[in-house]
Amino acid sequence: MPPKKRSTTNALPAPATHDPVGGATVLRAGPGGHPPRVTLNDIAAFAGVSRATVSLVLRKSPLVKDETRRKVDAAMAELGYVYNRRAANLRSGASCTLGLVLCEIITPNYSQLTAGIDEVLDAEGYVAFITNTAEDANRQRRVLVRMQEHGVDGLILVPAENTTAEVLEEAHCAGLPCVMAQRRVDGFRGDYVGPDYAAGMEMVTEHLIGLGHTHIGFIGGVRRIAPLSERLAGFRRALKRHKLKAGPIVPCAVLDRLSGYAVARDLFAGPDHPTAVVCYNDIVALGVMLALTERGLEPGVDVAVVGCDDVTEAALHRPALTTFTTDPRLVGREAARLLLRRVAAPDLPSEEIIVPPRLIIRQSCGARAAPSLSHAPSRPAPRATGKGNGKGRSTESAKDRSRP
Amino acid sequence: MPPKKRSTTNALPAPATHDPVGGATVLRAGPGGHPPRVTLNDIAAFAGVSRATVSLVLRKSPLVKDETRRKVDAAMAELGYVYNRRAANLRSGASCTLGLVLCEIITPNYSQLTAGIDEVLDAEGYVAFITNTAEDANRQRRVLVRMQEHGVDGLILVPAENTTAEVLEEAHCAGLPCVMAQRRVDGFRGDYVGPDYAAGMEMVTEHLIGLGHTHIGFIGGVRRIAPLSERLAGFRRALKRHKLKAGPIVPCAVLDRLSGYAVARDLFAGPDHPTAVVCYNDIVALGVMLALTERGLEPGVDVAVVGCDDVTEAALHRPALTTFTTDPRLVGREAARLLLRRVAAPDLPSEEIIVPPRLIIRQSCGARAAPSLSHAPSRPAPRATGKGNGKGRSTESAKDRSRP
DNA sequence: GCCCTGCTTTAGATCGATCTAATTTTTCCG
DNA sequence: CGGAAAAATTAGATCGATCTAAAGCAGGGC
Repeated sequence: MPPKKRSTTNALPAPATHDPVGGATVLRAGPGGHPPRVTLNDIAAFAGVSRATVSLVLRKSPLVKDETRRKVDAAMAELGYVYNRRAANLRSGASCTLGLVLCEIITPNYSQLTAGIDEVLDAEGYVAFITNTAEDANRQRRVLVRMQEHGVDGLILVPAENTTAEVLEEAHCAGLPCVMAQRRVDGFRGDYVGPDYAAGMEMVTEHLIGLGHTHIGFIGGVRRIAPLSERLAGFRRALKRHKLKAGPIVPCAVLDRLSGYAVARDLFAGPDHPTAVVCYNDIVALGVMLALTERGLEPGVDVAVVGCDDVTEAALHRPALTTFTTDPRLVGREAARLLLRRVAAPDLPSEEIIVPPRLIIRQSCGARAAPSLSHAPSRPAPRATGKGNGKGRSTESAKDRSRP
Repeated sequence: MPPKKRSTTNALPAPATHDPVGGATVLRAGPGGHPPRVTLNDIAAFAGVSRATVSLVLRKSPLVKDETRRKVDAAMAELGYVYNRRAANLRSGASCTLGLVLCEIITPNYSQLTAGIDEVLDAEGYVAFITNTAEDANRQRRVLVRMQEHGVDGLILVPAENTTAEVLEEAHCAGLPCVMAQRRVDGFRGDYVGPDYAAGMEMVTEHLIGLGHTHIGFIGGVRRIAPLSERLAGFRRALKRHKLKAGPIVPCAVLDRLSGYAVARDLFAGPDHPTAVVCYNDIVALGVMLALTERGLEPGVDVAVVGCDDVTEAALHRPALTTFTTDPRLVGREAARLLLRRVAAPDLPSEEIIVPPRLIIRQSCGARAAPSLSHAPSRPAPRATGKGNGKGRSTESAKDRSRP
């Protein structure tokens, strides 16, 4: 069935413009059929003052007399004036515009990041361009340049795989304030905001050790991406502290449920398997649990499984997945704040903001905890600077929402 | 634990600029500490031609001699020129910029929509501003105005609840090309792209009737949002065709899992309950299934449950949820294409594009179907115009991916 | 040599705001 | 009332591109 199309007339009405000379109301056709824009000159003529005065009113200067201000405000309301920020920016520099370049747009993780960024930008009067690179280096270069052509004041970047400092410099990013989120780019001068994967991994591993496990494996992770080594470091740190040897460490080619499943099928084929596995992330962990079930092993009873990220499904799966949050929304907020600071002061030393993880104990690790219906609470806008929630543990119960 | 901050020097290097007079390389400080921008004039001076000629080269005009073109290209490469689209737009009108205003940013549905839009815009050289209104009318008005201040050529809008034509007109949207996605605004002159909820609901209801059900209820939906009546219409149409009476119809205040759960708990308390329920969407359906399990009723065996949207969890839940896709990515692509057409020709009649639903039969309806590991296949970029996939049914098996 | 044609190039106005450096108006006080 | 200081307003340059209209420069025909 082809999509239905229905047509009705859609003649966009050209707004009425006051003619400064004759005092008549006329309809002007803009270039290319675009609706004519009311400008400062129109307002000035209508209010009987100069363009400069109108500009002062716009910028809420204390220089203008109240009476004049009222006249001008009235004129703007009357003519339906819309401020032209592009023209203003051309003269004055900053554009109140940022670029958000994501390696992937559909993952909940990045939606949360985007939401956090948007929250801060909205409050500060900024707007962000968004683009997806889909992990494609060419596409990334293209959109980076395009955003600069549009005059963004800075960039928030979740770099695509294999992004190097040279790649970014070649895209003219060297002179522009840049904040990397969640993935670092070695050797590139810029700021970084991301979760503390190492600490989180250390935390979940420590938790497993506390439950008595001594034979603990690690599943998942693509070798070439930086986050893997960071996570493995945390995993090994916890083991080392307790003088334990690491069990099998099995990266996989792709980070999806299927590959976690495939790896676990092999790993748990024989009798001599680990009693607990730490997974690269929750998605992999879900695949692992499926494989366990198929092998007749009950996750959370026969084998403990833990993940990373606290995706929505982690709470909904049975058994619910023990994991730690990487709080992408908070990462987003911090990244946006940092970028705005950087835009205001480009020469200050660069920063790194590491958002502390929070352990979420559910059933898949075998610890006793009340089963819960749903998702981790999205607390009202906590700042990363908040103290005491760093090594926090929680067994949660809250609600999650969804819209049509 | 407060977030760790680490500082290193971050002096953004001011790009080297060729001084057109002395031939020396100097460092200029831009206003507000911003890096100085290389302009057409710089290129012109360096290449020994006029600004107008450089402009012609930029726009690939056939008027310039090849030799001149090469000289200019070399100069641009040498000086690291970045095109200033804002300045260009100020003169020439269109900005190659669109606004995307979403009522909610974190739902997978809207991420998919965004991805679809981005896909088309990237190919066409456009960029989109994104903002979240979080269903807040004030915030929506604010961002609508802000986007117009930035000079977008058009808007794609998933309107917040209670958005009326007056609200949009008050935000100066009347003169701007606007495409509504997924939610209509009655009385507002603009285009619409959305899924065919009515047909989808009719399809799933029809499917239940085909399985022998005669006592079918409807759960969920917020009264004041347009999509509810559309869905109910489809539900009723199928029943009417088979001369069946509708079972209980129970909207709920909020569209989350919990409220679906609560409604279903009550509905299935007594013995005289429906044998099948159609749910407003998948999220509600998941809550309903949870309630059924608690009541000792097995979803897909004792009571058939169907949803709408085909969210990721629908495939992952046990029993997997029978539902229909509303293909938000395709809706996004179609919306972007339509908006670009509208920008190019604002006076053409307005259009409505209805994306056909696809029925996905899994276990929760009680039909026999092979259990599958994961999510519906995301086929490569089908156009809504494709024929024959309208009333399509599928029992699927594929993979889903996730990235760190 | 002169004019015409076709190919290239360019000077200067323009888009809609800001910003600087006045200029004009008002206020205040001796 | 004169004149300085303070308050309010404004003309005109400017940002970096596009666009128009015209100019420069070949070569060809008379």
